[in-house]
Amino acid sequence: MALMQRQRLTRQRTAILQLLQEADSFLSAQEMYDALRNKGLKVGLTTVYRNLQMMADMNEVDVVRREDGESIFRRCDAGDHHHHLVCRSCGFTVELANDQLENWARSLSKKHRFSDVTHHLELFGLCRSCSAGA
Amino acid sequence: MALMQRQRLTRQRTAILQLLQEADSFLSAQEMYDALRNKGLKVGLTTVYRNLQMMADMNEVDVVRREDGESIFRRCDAGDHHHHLVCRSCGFTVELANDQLENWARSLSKKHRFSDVTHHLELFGLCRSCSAGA
DNA sequence: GTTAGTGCAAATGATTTGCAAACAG
DNA sequence: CTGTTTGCAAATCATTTGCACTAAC
Repeated sequence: MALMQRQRLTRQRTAILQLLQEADSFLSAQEMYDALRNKGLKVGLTTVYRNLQMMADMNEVDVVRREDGESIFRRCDAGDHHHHLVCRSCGFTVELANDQLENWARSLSKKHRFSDVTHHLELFGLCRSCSAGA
Repeated sequence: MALMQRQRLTRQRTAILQLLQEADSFLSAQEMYDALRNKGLKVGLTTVYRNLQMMADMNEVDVVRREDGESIFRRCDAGDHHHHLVCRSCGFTVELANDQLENWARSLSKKHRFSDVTHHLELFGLCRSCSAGA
C-alpha cells in the first residue's frame, strides 16, 4: 500500500477546500479558478487541477464528466456509491442512491459472465429555477 | 428543419461502414483507422472521425466515452434507448435495456422538479475471455 | 461541371508536466 | 533547513477545422 504523505496546508489549498465547502453544485476546474480570482484570491489554474486530482484520488470529491467532455467536481458527502442528478445550466445537484440499480448491475455481471464490473450513471437536466428562467 | 443532403458513396465511407458491420465491439476512431490501414485501405484519420461524427448525428452508431476519455463507436442495432455492458479490455459488448431504469429516471425528474432530463449509463468490466486470459 | 468528401497540417481545448522559485512545517 | 507545493510555459492527447484537391453523380 502507498504511504500517505502528509499534506501541507497552503493558502491555495485552503481556498480551494473552502470553495468546495461553500458550493452546493458541481464546478469545473476553470469555474473554480474564476470563482477564486473573483474573490481576489490568486491561485494558479494548475494548482486547482492538481488539488482536485488529488482529492479525487482520495475520494474526497465526486467527479463527473459533463456532456461537453469537461470534468466537474463537488465535495463528496456520502462515502457510499451513489449517482447524481445535475442541472445542466447551474450545476445544482441532487445525490441519488438506488439499490435496485446496484443489484441490477450485479445480476447482469453474473448473467453475462463479466467480472470487475463498474458502472457510471449520471442524470442531467434543468432544475426548477433554470427551467423557469429560460 | 435542416435539409438532408444526400451522401456520396466514397471508397472510404464504404470501408468504414463495412468495418462497422464486421465489428461486434466498440472501437475508437484511432482503432478503426489502424484496422483499415492493416487491411491495406488508405483512409485518413480525419475522415474516420468525420464519418463517425456524421453517423452519430444520424443515430446510426452508438457512442460511449471510455474511462480514459476516448470515444468509442459501434453500429447501432436497436433504435430504442438502451445501454451497454462493455469489456474494458477487448471492447466486446452486450446491449442492455431496462424499463425500470427509465421509469426510475422519469420519477426522479418529477420528484426533484427537473425538466429535460437525459441519462447516460454504461457498465464496464472484463468479459469472460478477458478475465481468463489475464 | 458541381458539390460533397478527403487529407494533410495547423488549431483547439481540457488537462498534464518540467522545472525553478516560494513556502510550510 | 528539507521536501512540498506552486505557477508559468510548454507539452499532451483526442478531436476539429481551414483549405486546396479529388472524386461522385
